[in-house]
Formats: sequence, structure tokens, C-alpha cells
Amino acid sequence: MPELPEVETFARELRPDLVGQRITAVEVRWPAIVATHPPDAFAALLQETRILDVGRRGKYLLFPLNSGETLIVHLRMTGRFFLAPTPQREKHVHLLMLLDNERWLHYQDVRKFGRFYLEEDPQQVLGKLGPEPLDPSWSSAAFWQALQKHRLPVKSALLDQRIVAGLGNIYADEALFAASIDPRRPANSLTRGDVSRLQAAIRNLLAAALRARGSSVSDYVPPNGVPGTFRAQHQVYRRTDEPCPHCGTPIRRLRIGGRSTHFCPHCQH
DNA sequence: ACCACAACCTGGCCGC
DNA sequence: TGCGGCCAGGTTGTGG
Repeated sequence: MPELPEVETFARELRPDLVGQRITAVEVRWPAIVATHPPDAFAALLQETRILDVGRRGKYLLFPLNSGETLIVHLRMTGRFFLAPTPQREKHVHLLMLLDNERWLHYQDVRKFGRFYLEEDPQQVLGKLGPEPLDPSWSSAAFWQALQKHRLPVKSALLDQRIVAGLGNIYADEALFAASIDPRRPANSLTRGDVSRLQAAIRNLLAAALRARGSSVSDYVPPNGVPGTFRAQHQVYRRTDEPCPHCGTPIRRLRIGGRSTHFCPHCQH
């Protein structure tokens, strides 16, 4: 589920259930999920620590602990959390934590791409991330400067988490459509005006998606089980051959940097 | 330094 | 029903 609005929705919905809870047991079923430690060392370090908060940076979930370490989780393509009163037999549950309110936090991930990190210094994991797109201090001038350094397609630049943190394939395509910019254009060919429109489009889009609790595609849902509804507002993403909502030209799909890209060949220049 | 591409995994869907 | 091929919201490592 994992672009900024979906990860933020996870953080918001987990927060009331997790803040203040002590972790009393940890079970790692798929060791590769834990990037920083062997499973038993990871479990031992988490045991008896208390979760102080649930936050987000880019597409990472952050769980600062009273041990001074921070548990950092990236959901990648198919990771999700849910809570249940007993360990569930559901498929693809790779990690469980028992909380002192007797509920089990389940980490489920069909493709097993998600990763857990336990770090004293979160910067070890987050250090290369670019600005938060919804942070008012992220300026159009800084965005333009960052894009100037790259000749690759602007679509690929938007997916580079060092340029701006939190965009993925859906919101990159939707932002370029909203700003009428052709995804194939070299990043350094954008004018200051283009970049200013693109930045505004990114912010509007993410704020609207957040209000809808994200885009639930396929059957992945936030922890409380209610799917996000932003998918209904996608203008181009996975709408190949459907008419452009502005001009009626069929939406095209092509591959840029290995990722499917959807755009209107008439409206985007 | 830059960029394309494979690898990491599983499952859904489509055509034959 | 089965099988091959392609697709999927991400990131990292390799190699040209």
C-alpha cells in the first residue's frame, strides 16, 4: 500500500493502539524481513521496550522506543499491519509482536519485500531522503535546483526519494498529469514555472489523498480494515485507453525506468 | 557519474 | 484445469 498518503494513514490508525504499549513477545517467521539483525537478536532488543510514538518519514514508518532505539519499517509493495486478539493463521504473516494489552500486532506481506530496521540513529536509514513534500519549508526553488541536476525523465526523478520523499508510481503519474507535464521530459528541461506547477500539484494531490485515507488498489487495506477511497479520483493511473478526463484522448501507457507510466499524450507537454 | 536492468517474492489475470 | 507470460503501490545492487 505504500506511498506517502497510505503510509501516513497507517501511522495515524496505528498510533492510538500502539503508543504507550510495551512489547512483551516477538516472533519472526521470515528472517530476511529484519534488515539489521538476526531474528533472535532483534527479538531480544525489542522485548520489554515501550512504544513511545508512531510517526512517518517518506514511506517509512517510525516507532521510537523507550530503549533509545527506533524501529523503522518500510512496507515496500505489499506490507501491512493489523491487530488481533490472538495470533492469526492468515497467510503471509511474517512477524508478530505481543503488546501488554494482550493484542497481537501482525505484519503481513505477500511479496516479502518489506523491511524492519532497528537503529539507535534513524539517520542510518533515513539519511538520504529528500524533503517532505507537505512540509511548507520545501521550496519551489529547491525543487527546481534538485531537478536541474538530472537529465533522466522527470517521471523517474519524482520516484527518486532523494529528490522528494514519499512519491511512488501512482502519485508521480497523477502529479505530472495535474501539472500538464510530459513524463518523458528530461528533469532538467523543466522551467521554474513548470516546477512550481508540479510542486503545487504534488501537494494538492497528497493532501486530497490523505483526506481519502489513501488509494486502496487490489485488496490492501489500512489497519482498521476500511479501504482508502482515493483510487476513484485517479485521472490517469491504470486508466490505459480510457478517455482523458480533459480532452477525451485515450490515456497511454509506456515504460519509463522500468515502471509503468500513464499519461495523456494531448494534454501533457 | 549515470542509467538500464535484474533481483528480491507471490499471486492475479489473460489467452491458448 | 493447466500453463506460460505479463502485470503489480519499491528499493538495491550490478554492470555497461
